[in-house]
Order: sequence, then C-alpha cells, then structure tokens
Amino acid sequence: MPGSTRHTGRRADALTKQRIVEVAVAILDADGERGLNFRRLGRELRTGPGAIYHHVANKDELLSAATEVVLEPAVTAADSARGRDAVRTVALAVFDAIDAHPWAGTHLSLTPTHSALLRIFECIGGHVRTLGIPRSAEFASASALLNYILGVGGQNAANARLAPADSDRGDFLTATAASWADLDAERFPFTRDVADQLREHDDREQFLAGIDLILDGIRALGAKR
Amino acid sequence: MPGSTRHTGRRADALTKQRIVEVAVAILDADGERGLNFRRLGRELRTGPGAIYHHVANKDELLSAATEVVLEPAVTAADSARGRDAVRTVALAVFDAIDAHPWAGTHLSLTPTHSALLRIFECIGGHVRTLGIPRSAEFASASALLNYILGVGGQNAANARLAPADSDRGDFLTATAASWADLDAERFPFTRDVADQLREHDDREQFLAGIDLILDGIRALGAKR
DNA sequence: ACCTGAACACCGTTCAAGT
DNA sequence: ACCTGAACACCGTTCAAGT
Repeated sequence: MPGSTRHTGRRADALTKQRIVEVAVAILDADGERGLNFRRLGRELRTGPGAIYHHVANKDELLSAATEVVLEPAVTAADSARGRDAVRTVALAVFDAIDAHPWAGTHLSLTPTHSALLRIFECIGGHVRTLGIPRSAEFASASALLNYILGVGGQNAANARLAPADSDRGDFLTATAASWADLDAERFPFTRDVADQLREHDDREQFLAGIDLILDGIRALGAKR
Repeated sequence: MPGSTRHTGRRADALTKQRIVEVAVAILDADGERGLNFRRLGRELRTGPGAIYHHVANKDELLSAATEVVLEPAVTAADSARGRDAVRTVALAVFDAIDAHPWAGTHLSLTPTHSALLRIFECIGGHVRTLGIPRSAEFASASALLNYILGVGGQNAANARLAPADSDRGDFLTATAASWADLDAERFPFTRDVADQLREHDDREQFLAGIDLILDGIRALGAKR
C-alpha cells in the first residue's frame, strides 16, 4: 500500500510545510485572511494548532509562503520576460495573481521585503535599462512602476474584501457609480462625470493603461537627452 | 471654575469622539497600530474599554477617524490646489501626511472608500481635465495617479514598520543597499547596480519623480490627439 | 524528532449594573 | 444618557507530555 506506515509518533500523511501552505492557500481563497487561523488549519490537517509551528515560524511566515505560491506565475514571468513587452507581461502576471488571490495583494503591500518583489523589480529594471534613459533615473523609474503595481494590487485586494467573491461584482460597480453620480455637483464635478466610465471600465485594461502612462513618461526621459 | 461639575454620572472631562480620536492618534504615532487597543485607550482616557463604544462603532471607524485627522492637510490641499502644480501639491501633502503617520498609509491602502480619497481623487481629476486628453482617458489617468500615490504610501508605511521611528533610518538604508550589492550578479544585475542609488536617494524626491512620469505620460496622450 | 492539545496572553466587543 | 468594568469569544503562540 503506498504511503502506509506503522502507528509511530509520526503521521502517515506527514505534516510538511508544503501541505500546510497548500491548505492555507485554500482557506485564504475561500474565506480571505479573516478565515485563516491556526485552529482551523489544524482541524483541516487533522492535528492540533501547535503542530503547525514545527514547520512555520508564525502566521506571517505562513502568509508569505502562501503569497510566494500564488505569485509563482508572476515570478516566472519576471525571470523570463524579455523585450519591449517585458514590463507589461510581468505587471499583468502580478495583476492576475492578485485578482485571483486578493489576500496576496494585501500581504505584498504590507511586506516590501517579500522575495518575489525583488525578482519582479529586477525584471522591471532590466527592461527600463534598455530604454536609454540617464543612469540616475533608472532606479526612480523602476520604483515608480513597482509602486504603481503594488498600489493597484492593494486597491484590488481591498475592493475584493468589500465585494466578496460570491457577490455580483457588476452590482457593486453599479452601486458605486450611482453614488458617484449623486455627489454634490459643485464640489465633485469630475467624479460625477466619470461615474459612467467607472461603471463600464475594465480593471485589467485600466491597470495596463496606467503602466503605459508610466512607460511613456520614462521614454520621454530618454528622448530629452 | 471653568469645567467644574457635580459628580453625576457624566464626567467633568466628558468623553467625546474628538478626544478619543486625539488620544488614538497619539498612541498610533508613538507605537503604531500594534500599540492601539481599547484597554490602553480606556486607561489613557481614565475610563473602561466599553465607554469608547458610545462614541465610535468599532476599531475600524476609530482608525478611519484618526486617518481623517492626520490627512486633513492633504484634503485641504486637494480642495484648494489649482493650476499646473495641483497634482504635485496634493500628492506631496498625502506623502508628507503618511510619512509623519505611517499607520494612516496602511489604513488608506486597506480602505479605498475612505472619504479623504474621494476629495483627493476629485482634485487630481480636475487637474487631469485641464490637460486636454480624450474624455475616455480621464478616468484611467486620474486612477493611475491615485493608485501610485497609495502604492507609495503603503510601501512607506511598511518600511516605517520595518525600521521603527527610533532606529536610524540611514543605517536601515545602508544595510538594505549592502544586501542588494551582495546579490547574485547573474540573476540580479540591475538591482546590484542601483544599490548605490538606493543608499543616496531621497524618498520624497523620488516620489515626485514618479508623479512627473505619470503626468508626462498623460500629457503625451493629449499631444497624440 | 515530531505531534498533541491544553493553557497563556491578549484583544475586540458586549452587556448588566451603576449614576 | 452615559459610563463602568467584568465577561465572552476568538486567536496567536507556547510548552509539558506523549509517541
């Protein structure tokens, strides 16, 4: 029988960091960060809460490891994307990962030292370097792109918390757009006017438009030289 | 005697939402979000934790009110900034508020519905509207600016948590720069190279450089018409 | 060495009892 | 009407006892 063992202290389905993180990701995807705790994790892994600590140092490390798992496609994109679309490719990969796993966006926004960010930053920087801008502007340009990506990611994550996965996202947008259209005409003329655009916009497309604005701004630095 | 009262059920120094929020801001500034709890708040206000709930609905509302207070200069800037520097003015006001009160950056990143953001968005949008870009691009452009501002704010807040107020910020930057310079030369050529720039960069200046990149990108949209 | 789960510390929130 | 603080529910984390 595969996996059969005697009943020693160890379990047949040995607890590993990988299994713990997998279950954590499933809980996070189902119920968000609020749904994840060591008692529930223990229950789903058929053990006590203390056992988890033999494999992860604390909840923060667990969240980081879970974030690493769901950001894997983005990091892979970062390691291999080349050419003029490299930034758009990796940016979209990050966007999609956070869209599918909003809790990861929150964690990344709160954890600028996360190792995935370093590889994404490197990818962005490598591309920025091909644009022929002054050396002194490279760091700021790459940082601007990463900060924008994290900003959108954080907002997306927050919006996902407001409009839970099971609720209708269209209803949520419609309600927000309606409240914008109702704002005081004197104080909020712009916001009132763009209420329609909010209703019909595509998050992903708009995210890319922002990336393109920054890339255009960076290219303009090169042209000025 | 001013303020003297008999010892009825009410207190001489009546509990008000304003006083509660003031004390909360002081605690948050001193010890961050981790330092704020209802027991401590009660102690400093010479009452029990339950009394707070007569004036604020819960901790989230308390954090929002505290954020509102420290973002007041930014919101004022948003309501009055005019002309070509309007976006830079309001962006810097937000930056400075979060720099002085990092916990507010975290809360804003997590709360896209915060009323202060609406006024900042309106200010940004009003300026974007003067740039002569297609109507269809206005919403995305204003959103890009706000998302960038919130992204930087969130990162700043996270960095402040990593390098507490009392520690030397120069040491922190030096240590991070050193770790970047030590990265694998094959996999992280860009990050290694910009380690020096990290060491010497000015956060505020770099933040503005990013705002300018986006504004340049937006202006390019107008030129294309 | 790894697992177990009771216990500890801490915190948001509620509520019955007070004035 | 507002205040008080004990109590409840919940959770991260530790640790003595097990195998």
